[in-house]
Amino acid sequence: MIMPTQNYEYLHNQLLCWYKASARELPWRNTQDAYHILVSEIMLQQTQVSRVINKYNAFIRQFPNVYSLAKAPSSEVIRAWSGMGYNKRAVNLHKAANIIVTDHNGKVPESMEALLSLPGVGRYTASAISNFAFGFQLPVVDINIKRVLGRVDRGALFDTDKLAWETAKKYLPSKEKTPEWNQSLMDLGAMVCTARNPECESCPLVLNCSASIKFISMKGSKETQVKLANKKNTKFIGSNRYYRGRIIESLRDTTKPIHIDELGKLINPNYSSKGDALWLSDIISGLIKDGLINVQKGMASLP
DNA sequence: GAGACGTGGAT
DNA sequence: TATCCAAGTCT
Repeated sequence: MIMPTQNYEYLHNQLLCWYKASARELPWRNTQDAYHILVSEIMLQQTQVSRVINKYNAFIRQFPNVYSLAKAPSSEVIRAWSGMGYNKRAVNLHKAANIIVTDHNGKVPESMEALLSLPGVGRYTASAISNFAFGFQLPVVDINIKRVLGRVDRGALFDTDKLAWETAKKYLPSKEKTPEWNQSLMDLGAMVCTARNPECESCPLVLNCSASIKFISMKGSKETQVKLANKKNTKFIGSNRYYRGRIIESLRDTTKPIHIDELGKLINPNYSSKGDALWLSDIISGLIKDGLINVQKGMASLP
């Protein structure tokens, strides 16, 4: 069922009212510091809120401002990133801090163009900083908002990001409400309008939602599970990606450089310096290229 | 535009 | 136990 027309005012009131009562208490929501918001947004890329909270607090204690982050050695930032995954984000954030100090007088830039030029900052992150830190009236589309608005507006996931962003813009409230609006959509997606079992019964947007009838009718039946997009599932253990993680993990544990062959044995008990050297050197090359490790005379360490 | 890029909790 | 999933970005 597609909504013929949407009652935006009612919808805005419903969600913002729900948010007032149900918002998650998150540390980066208690700050106006654009640098702190930048840190949180980079950490939150493809990473659950629950796992970011503690890391964020520790990171901000260790690097309270952009200058302290910029002047720290890359290795320290990579260590602080432990447990977060996507380690290149740590390198990018460190580079971004240096660019902010060098090119922007230590202030996170406000223009979209300047934000997008920072390494690791794409459309989502730039918009999030622009809206949350500086109050510009911009939509934000993360996986939550993409799912929530897809269901509300058309009863199904968007086929393209372009359509998702256009729709998010269409649903925007007044400028002063926009930051809370974006946050509330994300909270709703994380807590109620979830990927697998949306709780339409407790959703403030049921009456506006093109998907609610379908989901509610599915509840009693065997088809409780929401049909999910088909994704390729390749084995993770044993993948390149897996071993990259093991190498970084090994190097985090020590300040002393480790010989490549020793590293091979550390990450894989069956490693043979004869047969596996090429395989390992390919992975090492990738890590060097990403700025995640240094290798000198066969000895590897964090940069 | 498809694939690479981590990690660990939830189901 | 295996698969899904997560405040995306870059090439």
